[in-house]
Amino acid sequence: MSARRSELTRQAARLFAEKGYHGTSIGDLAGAMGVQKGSLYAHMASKQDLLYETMREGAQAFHVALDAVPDDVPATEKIRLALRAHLRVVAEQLDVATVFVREWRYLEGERGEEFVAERRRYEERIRALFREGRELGELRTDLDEAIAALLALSAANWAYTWLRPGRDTDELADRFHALLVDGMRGYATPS
Amino acid sequence: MSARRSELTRQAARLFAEKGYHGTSIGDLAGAMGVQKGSLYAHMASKQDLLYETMREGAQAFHVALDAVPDDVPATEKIRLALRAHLRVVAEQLDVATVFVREWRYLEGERGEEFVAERRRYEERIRALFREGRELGELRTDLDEAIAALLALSAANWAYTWLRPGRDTDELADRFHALLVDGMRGYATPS
DNA sequence: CTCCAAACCGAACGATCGTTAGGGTGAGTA
DNA sequence: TACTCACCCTAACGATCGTTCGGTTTGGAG
Repeated sequence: MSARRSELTRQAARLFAEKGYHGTSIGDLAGAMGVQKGSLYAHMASKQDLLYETMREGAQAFHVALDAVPDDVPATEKIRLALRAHLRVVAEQLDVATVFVREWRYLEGERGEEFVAERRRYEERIRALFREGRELGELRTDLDEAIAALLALSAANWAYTWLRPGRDTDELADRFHALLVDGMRGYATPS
Repeated sequence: MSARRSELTRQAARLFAEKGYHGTSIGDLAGAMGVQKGSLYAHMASKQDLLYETMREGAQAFHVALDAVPDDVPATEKIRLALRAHLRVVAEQLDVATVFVREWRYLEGERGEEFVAERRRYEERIRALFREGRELGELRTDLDEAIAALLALSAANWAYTWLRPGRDTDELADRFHALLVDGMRGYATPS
């Protein structure tokens, strides 16, 4: 992929995140590239393609980050690292993550279904961590893994609205993790 | 407000939630009303007004629901009831809540700032509950109320993506609450 | 010097956008 | 019967939308 093309993808993610997919015109894109709008079609086939590509980029980033969580640690530790991984992707690729979470629904046809499948797969990977934690006795035996994963994923998916790069993202993830695991009441196990 | 006008507001919330503000045309709205698009301007001044009105409706619903939380109960109980109140608004007015959370940023001019102020006020009310819980000794003394509120609000704000009316919303809210307060590890206080 | 390929221009396409204006309908009221 | 008022239609407005296309510029390879 040419340098010009990847620059276009970057600008598209930025503008889609800022003004929304339907709120961003080809003219806006062209302006950001310093070019007449017709010229963009040398690099892309359609506006939809830019959205699709951003979605793919986001999906890959989240999966790759999750892949880096080691297998041979306790489940609660995996959950902590998974939270870190997710928030780091959001912080480092804020535009892509924003489009991934908020603008995906404007994907047309089977690309929309592809996204849904992709996200379901990611959510299932997260759910498995909580299930493992319960089955291995690290988490309470009456834990509903679906509810637990939903709570964690809610925090993760909402992060794009408030996370700002530059802050200590890892520490934030750890605080979320501590809250989720030990609760707010204060009967945490001494560490 | 005439019956026709409030029907228009309802349809607008529905379509904005389904297809997004910029993805919904006046023609779409007219079609949903069974009317030519020019006819809509007998009931409204502009498309923006419909978005604004939906936002106001959402803001009021959330605040009113929170007002119903009694003063004379423990803070953790207030938090439980606040979660119930929030999720109930989302479930019962899913379209309005969706627009409120996802489409507000297309409000132009000072109406956008008005929304931000409104939401900040709501978030502060939630934060106060966690602060109260810590200061009264119900929650751990080292609790960061900002982080705790952020976690709870993330779950609440993300709910529009998965909550479906008809299920037992109150029970879901209680499960979230139990998870937040007692954690997942399993050292909950016996009830 | 020639040639190629990438990149861009400039003009235009048909479609659709949000909005306006003027006239028409039918039910209710005096 | 005369009048009002809410409601709707039809037609059109200028603007902007995403996209197409033939021609031009540019820099490096042969």
